Amino acid sequence: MQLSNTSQYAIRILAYIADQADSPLVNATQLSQRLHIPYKFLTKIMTTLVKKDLILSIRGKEGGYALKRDSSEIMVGDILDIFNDSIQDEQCVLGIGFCNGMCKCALHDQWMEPKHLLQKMFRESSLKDIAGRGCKI
Amino acid sequence: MQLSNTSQYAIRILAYIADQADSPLVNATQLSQRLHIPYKFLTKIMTTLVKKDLILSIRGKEGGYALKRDSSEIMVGDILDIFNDSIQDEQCVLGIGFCNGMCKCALHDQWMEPKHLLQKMFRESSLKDIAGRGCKI
DNA sequence: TTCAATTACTATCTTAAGGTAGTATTAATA
DNA sequence: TATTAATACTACCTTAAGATAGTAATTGAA
Ligand code: SF4
Ligand code: SF4
Repeated sequence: MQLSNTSQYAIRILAYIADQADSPLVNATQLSQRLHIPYKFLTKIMTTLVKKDLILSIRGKEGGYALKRDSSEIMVGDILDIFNDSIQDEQCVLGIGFCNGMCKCALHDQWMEPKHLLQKMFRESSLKDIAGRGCKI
Repeated sequence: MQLSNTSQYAIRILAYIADQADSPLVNATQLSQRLHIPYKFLTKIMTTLVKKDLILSIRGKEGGYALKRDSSEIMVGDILDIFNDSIQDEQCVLGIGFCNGMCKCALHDQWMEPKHLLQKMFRESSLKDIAGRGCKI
């Protein structure tokens, strides 16, 4: 009952970059050191984020990374989607989920409310909302 | 954002046994076949449940498994606890969770409500609640 | 007392996530 | 143009969950 390591890293990376809005580019070495994420693993994640159009990368000397959109327009849900960590509408709490509406266990209806709250939270929270409070995650 | 395979299996196994209250013992072969859980993996899980005192086992011919307590007294949360799949009070949505109360991201407070709903649901739902509706999970 | 049916134990294999290593490519600047 | 600092690519290693295999221990019944 937890996000993958990779998703957690991605969120922290993006939040960090969002928070550095003054400095145009942030490089992998800095991200790795400040966020304590293994350098090589971090660059792998960055490449994914570049391909998914969340991050702009500049290669070569003086290069680095920047957000491709405004931090208020990148939602936590967008990040979770990339790493297959978001909550699907049909997803069963237990992960079993081949029960139909006709025949549901006692958890089925109880799961609706927290599920919708979580989906809404992920869908409506932007990087701007989780960064920029002076302390890093 | 999902329970482990093992937890899912354990819940389904226990719910199945709860549903067979008429037949005193259920054996591993039957459980494996009816629930489509690999036999050897299932017996490994059963041994854990026996050690954790949720299941009573009888070895030898005519042996099998039975619930050790009434199905209304075994909670889903008890099962999740065994396989380290329950939601801890201090657990952060993102799994990051080294932020203190002084300095919280926008998700921190929003997570409280769904978290409490889920914890309550797991704590208060028994095997009896999820089994015995005529259809198996 | 032997056999067959059952659970328990120990060791190993497989898979996917997480992580590492080395090299290629790119681009600013001396 | 050569150097250097950066990202990108490809391949591999590690770890833990998931799954399998073989054998031992237990027990009811022929
Ligand atoms: S009825 Fe229960 S097990 Fe089936 S999909 Fe709904 S929550 Fe999951
Ligand atoms: S502030 Fe945000 S990142 Fe930190 S523990 Fe709370 S929810 Fe998690």
